[in-house]
Parts: sequence; C-alpha cells; structure tokens
Amino acid sequence: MTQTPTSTPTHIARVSNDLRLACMRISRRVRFESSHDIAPHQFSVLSRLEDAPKTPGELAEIERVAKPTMTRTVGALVEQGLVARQDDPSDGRQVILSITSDGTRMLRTTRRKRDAWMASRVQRLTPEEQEVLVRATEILTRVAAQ
Amino acid sequence: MTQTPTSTPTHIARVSNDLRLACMRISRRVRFESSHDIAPHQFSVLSRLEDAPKTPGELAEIERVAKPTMTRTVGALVEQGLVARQDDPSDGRQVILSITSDGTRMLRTTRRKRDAWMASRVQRLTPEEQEVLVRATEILTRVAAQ
DNA sequence: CCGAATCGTTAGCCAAGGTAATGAGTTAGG
DNA sequence: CCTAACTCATTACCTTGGCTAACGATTCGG
Repeated sequence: MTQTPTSTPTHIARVSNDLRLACMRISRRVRFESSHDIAPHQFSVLSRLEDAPKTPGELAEIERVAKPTMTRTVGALVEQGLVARQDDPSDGRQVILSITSDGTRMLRTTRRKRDAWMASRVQRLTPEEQEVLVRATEILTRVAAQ
Repeated sequence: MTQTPTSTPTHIARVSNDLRLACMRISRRVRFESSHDIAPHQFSVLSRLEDAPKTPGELAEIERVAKPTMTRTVGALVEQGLVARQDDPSDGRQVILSITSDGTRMLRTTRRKRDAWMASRVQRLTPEEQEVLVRATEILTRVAAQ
C-alpha cells in the first residue's frame, strides 16, 4: 500500500471531525466528573500564577477576559487564601499577584483528581493502544499549541 | 523489546496527564476560535434533537441540567426558529421538541467551521502522524464513551 | 508641571446556572 | 369513580461570571 488514504481530503475531514468530537467529549467529562472544589476559571488563573507572579491585567489578557472580570476572579481567589496580592513597589498603579502554598496544594489535588479519571481509563487499554496514545499525545500537544 | 514501558504506573500517569491536557486545550481552542453564532449549550441541545425528538425533561437529564434551565434554553432555540414545540397527543403534561430545517442548517454550518479549524491543522501533519491520529481517534472515542 | 495614557476597581447590565413553588395532567388506591 | 399522590413543564427569584462605561490613582511625555 503505497497510497496513504489518510491524506485524501475526505479522510482528513473525517478524522478531524471524529478527533475533535472525541477531544471535546473527554474534556467535557473530565470537567464534569472530577474536581468540583474550584471553579474552572479560578483553576485556570491559579495555573497561570504557578509559573510566575503576574498583574491582574496580564492575567486578563492571557485568559482573554475583560479586566473587571479578572478583578472579581482574583478577588475570590484572594478570599479563599489561594492567591496573595501585593503592591508593585516600582509602579503604584499595579498589583502583583502570586500563588500561595494553599493555592499550590489546591492545584495539586485538583490535578490528581482529573488525572485519576483519565488514568483509570488509559489503564484498561492494551499496551498497543497505550503506545498509540503516547504518540498521539505528542502530536496533539503540538496541534493545540499552534 | 518485550517489556512495554508504557504500561508502568508512572508512564500511564504521564500520558494520562499530557493527553488530558492536550484534549482540553484543543477543545478550548475549537470553542474559542470558531462558531460564535450559537451558544455552546444551545448547540449541544440542538445536536441531541438531531437524532430524535425529545421532551424538555429528557434533554435536561441528558445535558445534566435542571429542568428550568432547559426550559429557558429550549425557549431561546424556539424563538430563533431552530426548534419546534408541539403538544404530546398521548400525555397532556409533556411537550415534544424537534429540530427544524433551520436548526439542521445551523448545525451543519457550525460543524463545518469547527472542523475547518481542526482540519487545517491535521492537514499540515505528515501522513505517518495522520495515521497515528486515525488510530488514536478510534481509541479516544471509546474512552470518551466509557 | 500639566495633559494624556495606563492600571485596577466600582457600578450596573445580561446570560445561564441553580432551588422552591405552582398549575396542569396523569395514575393508583380505596 | 374519585380523590390523593405523583409527574411534567413552567414561573419566580437568587447567584455567578461574563461584559461595557465610568472613575480615581498613578505614571509618563511634551
């Protein structure tokens, strides 16, 4: 078989549709069936702060949300003790937000729950199927980053 | 190599995490970057009606949403002419909802946009990578359905 | 040094989730 | 066969997380 049927427009359309649906369904079920301790947008913001402290404005831009929305989200996280707010010494208009140790702990436990959902399913697959997923994961990660 | 490193607990945890993240990122980008014509929950309900007519109660259960919420979602779809409401002749309490031709058309165009996003990225991959995704799609679809 | 820009916040609106209560219709038991 | 209990959809009202507009505080540029 020198011809690769995968590359024809029809087959690309087919796998694109099926793959998209599968990703969306998995994403949906992970969100639904694990980690109701923290709201999705709060989790997302907390993850961003894990890498490095950021200002509310930066977070708003990263999360593609209006600044007042981020003010409220950050406010909720500060109230829960997951994020700390401090004044920027070099610019009085700005505020620096950083994750607290409680915040880090929250991320860790939430991720554990989400991974558990996925892992319990991956575990049931054959080694061959798992190997396909390993290769696909690398490809999908690149695709998502484009 | 008789040993399959993929099957060790550590590797399963690793691929589960990475795969979950990749699926969530792709899902997120598909929703963000295509089809702003219809709200996500409306799209989802419309898809359910594509298979067969259903009552609001059935839809609420399928979508895991409270009944009053579904009443409102359905109301919006009826107002847009995407769904038709008719009384159940055999049970006066119930209502039968079915998709209209406009609704079907809306589904088709929205899916085209979402698929286009995915297809444009799949197209850039090598035939080998595409073949991995074809196999992965079948596996992921099963995983999502579990 | 004063006007313009920037940053975060407040105020107020809308959409979509929830619960509690209600009204119409069906079903089951006495 | 008729009434009590149940079921289905809806209405009323609350909460949350999006948005824009407007506003104080601060910084920057001419």
